[in-house]
This record gives sequence, structure tokens and C-alpha cells, in this order.
Amino acid sequence: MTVERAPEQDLPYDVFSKACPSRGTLEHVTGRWGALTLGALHEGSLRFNELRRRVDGVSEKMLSQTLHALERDGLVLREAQPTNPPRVDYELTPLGHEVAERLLALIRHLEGRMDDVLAARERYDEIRGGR
Amino acid sequence: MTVERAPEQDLPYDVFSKACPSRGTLEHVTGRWGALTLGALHEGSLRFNELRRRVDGVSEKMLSQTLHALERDGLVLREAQPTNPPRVDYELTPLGHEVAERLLALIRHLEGRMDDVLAARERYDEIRGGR
DNA sequence: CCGTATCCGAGATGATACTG
DNA sequence: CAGTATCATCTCGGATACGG
Repeated sequence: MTVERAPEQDLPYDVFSKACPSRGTLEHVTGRWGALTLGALHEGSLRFNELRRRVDGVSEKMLSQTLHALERDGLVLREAQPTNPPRVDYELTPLGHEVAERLLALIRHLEGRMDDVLAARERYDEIRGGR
Repeated sequence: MTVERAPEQDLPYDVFSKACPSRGTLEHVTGRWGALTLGALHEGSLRFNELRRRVDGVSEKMLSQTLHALERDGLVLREAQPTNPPRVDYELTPLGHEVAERLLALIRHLEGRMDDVLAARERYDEIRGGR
């Protein structure tokens, strides 16, 4: 199949270029933990340890690191309350929600088609797997 | 903001679970090179070296590896013609196109909002950067 | 509760050379 | 052209310990 190539728009940011900063942000968003963190926060604000439980398997270190990167990119808002014990809530910014929606559309679609993916893998492994 | 949590559907695949195979596929799709490869192929079929030029910065090895993973997941079709010199075309399967569309929606949205992201970074670094 | 600091191994990545 | 093989490197990520 050949899809009509969209007329070249000269967008200022092109993720296909090595040097474009959008590539870095895409990696934060789609990275192993970034995607799951955004997905979790799209449902509502969560505290650090709630988030950790929701994103099954993430370590404290990686969650902390992921949150910092997303906060720096303006996708996540960190709200610390000066209480004791400390309470910190994380939530998405409006931009974060826009991004998370598109990410979740991808994730849900993939989840819905996993049977096909798994079937494709079996076929592939049957033919090439023995090698 | 708190969004109403969607009623728990018991989907068979939940990417938030550590053990779910959908998480692995999500990583193939959104990985550093997987996302760009799918994005490039959504416009039409490409040969190996065409792809390599389009996905700026990818090495032969990583492109090869990425293509194998996507082919195995049933997202990419590899068509080799037994000519000399060899000619191999890569294209997306229907499922691959579905996934790529959602991925491109994310990418384009991000590209369109990079000014906001960059501005957020400057604000963040001004406050916390010195530390 | 909410993190940061440090160490260390595994896997990702890149450069180069080589094959059909 | 279309890859594979090998090796060096380097970052990611987990475990642990510690601090506010």
C-alpha cells in the first residue's frame, strides 16, 4: 500500500531530524516509564506512592526521575504541601492531558489487538524461530 | 483536577501490569527507533537504506533489529525480491497503519506544542537549574 | 511519607568490518 | 543493496542505604 505523502509543511520541529528537541520530548513521553506515568495520571492526581503502585514494577529512582523529566517538559505539575508527614500530589497540566489522551488512544488500541500481535509472533517464530 | 475513573473493564491485557505482554509491544512501538520507523513507513513502503536516511541517526544494526521486532509483532511486512542486487521493501500491515496513525497523532501534537515545552523547560531550569 | 545518593550489572547502542 | 558479526561504550535501571 502507498499512502499519499502529505504536502511538505515546513513545521519548525521535525522529530525525524536527529537534532530536533522534539525527539527528546517524545522519548520522555513514550519512554518505558513516561508513558505509563502519563497514563496513570490522566485519570486524576496521585501521590508518589500511589503512582508507584499503579505503575507496576517501577522503582523509586526511575519514578522520581521520570516525574522530573515530565515536570520539566511542562506535562506534569508537582504540588507539595508543607505538612508533616509531607504530602505531594502529581497531576497533569492541560498539555499533559492532551498528550496523555493520544498516548492512551495508542495504548488501548494496542491492548485491544494483542491477540493479533501474539498470533503474529507465533507465526513468525514457527518459521524463523528455529534458526 | 480529578477525572472520573473509568469503570473497570476487565480487558484481558493491561499494560500497567508488569507481566502483561502488551507492555513489551508498547515498548517496541514507542521505543527510540520503533516510533520513528513506524512513522516513516506510514507514508508508504521504503527500502532499507531509504528508511535509514529518513530516520536520521539510526545505525544499520538498530534499524535491522527494530524492523525484526516490528515484523515479529505483525506491524511490518518485509518483501524481499530475489534479484541482484537484492531489493527489499518494508511496509506496514493494516494493524501497523492503525498503530502508526495513533503514534503520528501523538508526534504531530507534540511537534506543534514544542514551543510550550521549551518555554516550560526554561522556567524550570531558571528556578531549579542552578541547583 | 517523599524522596536523594551511590554502586553496579545488564542491556542498548554505535563503530567497524565483513558476507551474499 | 541489504544486511550480519564483533567489540567497545555507555546509559538505563534495580538494589540498597540514607536524609528531610
